Amino acid sequence: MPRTGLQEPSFLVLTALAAGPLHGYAILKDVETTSCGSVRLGVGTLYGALERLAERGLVEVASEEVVDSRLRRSYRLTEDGAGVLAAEASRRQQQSAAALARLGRRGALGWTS
Amino acid sequence: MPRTGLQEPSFLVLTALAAGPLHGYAILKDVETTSCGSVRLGVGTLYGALERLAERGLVEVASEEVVDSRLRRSYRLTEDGAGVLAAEASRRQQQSAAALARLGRRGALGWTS
DNA sequence: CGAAGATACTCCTGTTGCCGAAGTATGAAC
DNA sequence: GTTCATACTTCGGCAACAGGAGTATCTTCG
Repeated sequence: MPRTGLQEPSFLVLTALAAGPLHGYAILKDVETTSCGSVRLGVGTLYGALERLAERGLVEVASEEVVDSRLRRSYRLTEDGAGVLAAEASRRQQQSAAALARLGRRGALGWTS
Repeated sequence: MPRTGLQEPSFLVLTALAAGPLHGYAILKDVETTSCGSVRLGVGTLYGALERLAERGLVEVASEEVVDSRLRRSYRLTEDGAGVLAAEASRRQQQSAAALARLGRRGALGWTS
């Protein structure tokens, strides 16, 4: 998979949006929450990823509202985005299964020995 | 997950070695085979990754032999490496499951609509 | 025989997607 | 008034590739 595929931050952003439209900070929160605090994207990373994903047509702006004098821009996953996310998730699933299978066959998952 | 985690190429290299010691080109072959030809690592990528993984103590040189006047260096996964691979595989498994679950709940996996 | 391809590792330049942080601005809390 | 949280903008730096060329030997083929 070339680097033009999805890196983890982008993958997680798409996953967050798969549940419905969210604005920037809500995406950050979602990613952190669903990873039980183990993954925290920086805002630079988030907006950089959103821009690239938007350029690729995988996400689009759902709405822009002014809340408390602050612009709040929500994003939504496009159909293309959903397709790419599904494909990537499957790929990662397969790769993970392969790794775990081999580790199991190895008789050591890194903590039994 | 900080960038000091595993990117895909490194992850796949560790997976290849989880099955037993292999030399460079055999790793390339393994990665390509297990991905059904969809992932082909370049030699620059491979040896770069091997070097970094070795520096981190996740792999080590298993043997160096001269075959047909050619140096053949085999690498093996260390116990630490197996542990890191297991953890990473689990992480990716979870993330994939989460993404697929949300897509399912969304009623569209990108190809039903 | 010479050329091309396969095997095996070395080395290097260029690119990409973050990573981290600083900036701007407003409202809320202390 | 100060600090913190919310919300987006912007940017320099860098790690991990990605791609490819180089060196060298053996095998295969014309």
